[in-house]
Amino acid sequence: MTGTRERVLAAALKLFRRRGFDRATMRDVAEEAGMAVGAAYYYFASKEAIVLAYYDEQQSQHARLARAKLADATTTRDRLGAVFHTKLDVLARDRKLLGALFRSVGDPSDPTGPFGAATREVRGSSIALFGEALVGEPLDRETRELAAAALWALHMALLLFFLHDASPRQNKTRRLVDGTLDLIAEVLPLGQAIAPIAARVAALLHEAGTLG
Amino acid sequence: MTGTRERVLAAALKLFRRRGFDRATMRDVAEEAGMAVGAAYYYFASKEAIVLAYYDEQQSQHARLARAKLADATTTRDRLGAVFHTKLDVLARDRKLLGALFRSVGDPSDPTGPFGAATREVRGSSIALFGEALVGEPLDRETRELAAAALWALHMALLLFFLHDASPRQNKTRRLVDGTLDLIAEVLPLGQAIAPIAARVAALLHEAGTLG
DNA sequence: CGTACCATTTGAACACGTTCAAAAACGGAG
DNA sequence: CTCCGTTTTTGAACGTGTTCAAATGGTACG
Repeated sequence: MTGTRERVLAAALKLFRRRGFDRATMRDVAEEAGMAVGAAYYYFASKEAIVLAYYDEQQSQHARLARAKLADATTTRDRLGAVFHTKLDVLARDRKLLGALFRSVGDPSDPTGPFGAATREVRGSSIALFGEALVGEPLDRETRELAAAALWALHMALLLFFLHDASPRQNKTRRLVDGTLDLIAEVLPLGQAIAPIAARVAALLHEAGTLG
Repeated sequence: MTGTRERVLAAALKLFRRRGFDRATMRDVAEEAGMAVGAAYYYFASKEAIVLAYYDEQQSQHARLARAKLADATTTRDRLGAVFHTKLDVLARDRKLLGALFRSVGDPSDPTGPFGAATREVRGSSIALFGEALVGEPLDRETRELAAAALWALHMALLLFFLHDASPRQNKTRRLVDGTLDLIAEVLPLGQAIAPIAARVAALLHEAGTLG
């Protein structure tokens, strides 16, 4: 009783993971799923759209895993670590897929990119998740949202590093994440001392954010 | 007496600028240059390789323009402004081309990406240029190089913003650049006060840098 | 001039993502 | 069961980037 759509998605992910996005053709995917190419296109507008479906799924998994760990974390540092590291856990097997998502990052006319319209909802969920890591910080709503968006942007940059990271099990990325979060955690409690600079950063982010 | 290679490059850039990278086909390019498709491929390994040639050219222009302005700038803030803004000046007409460069950013196996092997030389020149903006700062060689690389990374992020920026003449990006540089310029002279944090950032960047 | 050799150019052919008219399968009404 | 409209599936065909064997052009040497 599993639908055709699910068969396509499963076959595609299987081949994408094994061979990479480019080297698995839509004809291969259709054959693996036991149907003609046209049938796959009946359910997915494009090859890239299949990756978007994965993107959705991945986000749900990340939210689930992250919240489980967030419940046990007490410090902001631990909370940030939970959200960042579970993300890497979820994506660990799928670095080849991740690359396909970045492909349209530089094309404003393509809604499919990480900043595009087609990914708005997932992006919003992801940003919100980073916001949950900040529940312990005394921030007003607007500042919290800005900070969450900034953490999301940071995590995107780290993902870029992640998928270029050839070290075993991407240990370099893990250490980089920890180092970065340690730094953030140390700067945060400085509070009023860094308030003027924080305000400047916030103002910049705010104006920049009005782009999308 | 202009060679075939130049004719291809000129025709390609003309069409890429007018129609965008995707909507100009290699057949169009060859026709515009007055030859068969195969001839174009004799000089450029791929469509994307044409953009890399542009990337080279653009870097030379940027270096020339930036150095002209650097000569007149006295403060670090002005020097940074010179390097960042001349970059945008050079690319102002070519945002559509810029997007093609980002296409392979997420594919570690593609030497053609912004972090790839094929662009190492241009990337090095560009980083060095950002280093020249720091001549007024009392930094040892290693720290200067790290800072230059960090500025380069910042400029890449700003370019991403730039090519998504739909505001007239990309004024939003201009303001964002100025705001960011003001902030950097204000933080820099704090000197010893921020030394511990600066060292932490430097250590992170250093470890991260050993990736490529 | 003729011949051998290399650089250049040609255009048909290939593999790919994608489209679409037609065929098949389905499901409710009579 | 038959009919008819809808949903789903098929596979040939299109446009694209790219390849490559063959044709062409040029140059040095006898």
